[in-house]
Amino acid sequence: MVNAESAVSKATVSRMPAYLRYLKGEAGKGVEYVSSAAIAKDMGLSAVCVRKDLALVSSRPGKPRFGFEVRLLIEDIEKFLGYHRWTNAVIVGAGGLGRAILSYEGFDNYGIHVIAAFDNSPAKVGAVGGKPIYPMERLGDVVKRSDVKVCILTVPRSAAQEACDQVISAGINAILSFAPVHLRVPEGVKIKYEDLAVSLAELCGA
Amino acid sequence: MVNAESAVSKATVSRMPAYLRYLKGEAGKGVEYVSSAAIAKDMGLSAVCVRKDLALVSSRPGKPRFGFEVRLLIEDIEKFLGYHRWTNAVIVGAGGLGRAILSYEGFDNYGIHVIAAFDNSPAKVGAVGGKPIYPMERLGDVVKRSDVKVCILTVPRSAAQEACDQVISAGINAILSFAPVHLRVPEGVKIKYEDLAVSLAELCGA
DNA sequence: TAAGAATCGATAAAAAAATATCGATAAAGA
DNA sequence: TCTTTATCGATATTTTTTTATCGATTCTTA
Repeated sequence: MVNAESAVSKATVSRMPAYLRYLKGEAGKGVEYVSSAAIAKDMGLSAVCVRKDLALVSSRPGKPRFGFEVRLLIEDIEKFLGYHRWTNAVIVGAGGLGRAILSYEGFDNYGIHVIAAFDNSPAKVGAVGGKPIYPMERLGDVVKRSDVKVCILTVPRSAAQEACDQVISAGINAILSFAPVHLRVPEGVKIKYEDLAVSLAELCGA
Repeated sequence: MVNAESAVSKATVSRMPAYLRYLKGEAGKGVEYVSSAAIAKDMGLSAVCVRKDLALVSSRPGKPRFGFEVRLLIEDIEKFLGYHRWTNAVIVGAGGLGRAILSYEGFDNYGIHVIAAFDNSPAKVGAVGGKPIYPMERLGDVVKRSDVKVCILTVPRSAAQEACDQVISAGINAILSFAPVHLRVPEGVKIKYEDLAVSLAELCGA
């Protein structure tokens, strides 16, 4: 309630990327306007919820009888989420998953620049998809020179805590970990777990 | 409110995998008992929240002055989440990401069995990490024979909708998609998006 | 130009979730 | 044995989030 950003609920923020994905799909089909009811139906939400969410981020109100302007809404959401500011990221762990992510196509749309990968094993050093893979020793340098803010951790479970510590001491304080283990991090370091198995299990059970 | 399961809130359910990951870590270190306060501190939650969550799934109450028995709690959570029932899954799209997931180590702990991958391109057919990669034509057969319940979709963005349709017509009705596009699915089919870029962006912004 | 339909936004109500408080319990140590 | 301390579980409160309702707006069309 202190500033404008915290007035938007967490739940709303977490739905924004889904709106964005949906709206980009519609825009790609040439749709210019879309109503809250239509969005709600396609995305499995209530229309009221959609309206309330969009009202919080849209720079122009929706038009009665038409709905929201798709292109404008996309811009507003991207601005709201900060996707216009570029953030540099690196990958630590150049195994199968790390290399796959290194050549993943989707990051550029979200203001994220994956600039390189790092690995302990000299055998992995080289490049994939035009992006370099360096030995771990160079992590600190690259982080400082390129102002890297985020790390994607794709090392095996057993190496995760050690790699995590190295990443933090290199100056990174936001980590997205694919290793299915709880990592100990000092206060102030943000960590998020991307557990494929959990995602899948939720899907089965829900 | 009708049955026991729906009496547990969604928010609680969504925290369970995190508890599990944490508790397994503690168990690995030889810890036998853990208090709600300790869990809360390590995981960044409130102790009351932890107690309330655990009370809902634990078969035996926590002991005053000791806390909860780690091993028992792990069992209870796994039982609650249904990780003791095995579910068969397949991967559709055997590019870098698909192959990486095919050899991912973490699924077995969560009752998920990834049995094979499928791809349109004949060049991709073969095997990775002891698991077969079949041509798409065989998808229907395998789904029926092995009672496959879930599909992990790792095809490029442009092929996603078509692959999605094929998967559904093969009889699968739960999809975890890595393609950063909104997919149209008929009523009754569950879909979940695993957007790496979004996860990363949330981490930066939060 | 006026009636009608579809949609929005704002306010209000309901539901869900998180947090606080407090008595009860069981182990530890005097 | 008795007191102290750490911890739990239950009830109550507050906060957050979702859903419902309704008047206002604006385009369409007769």
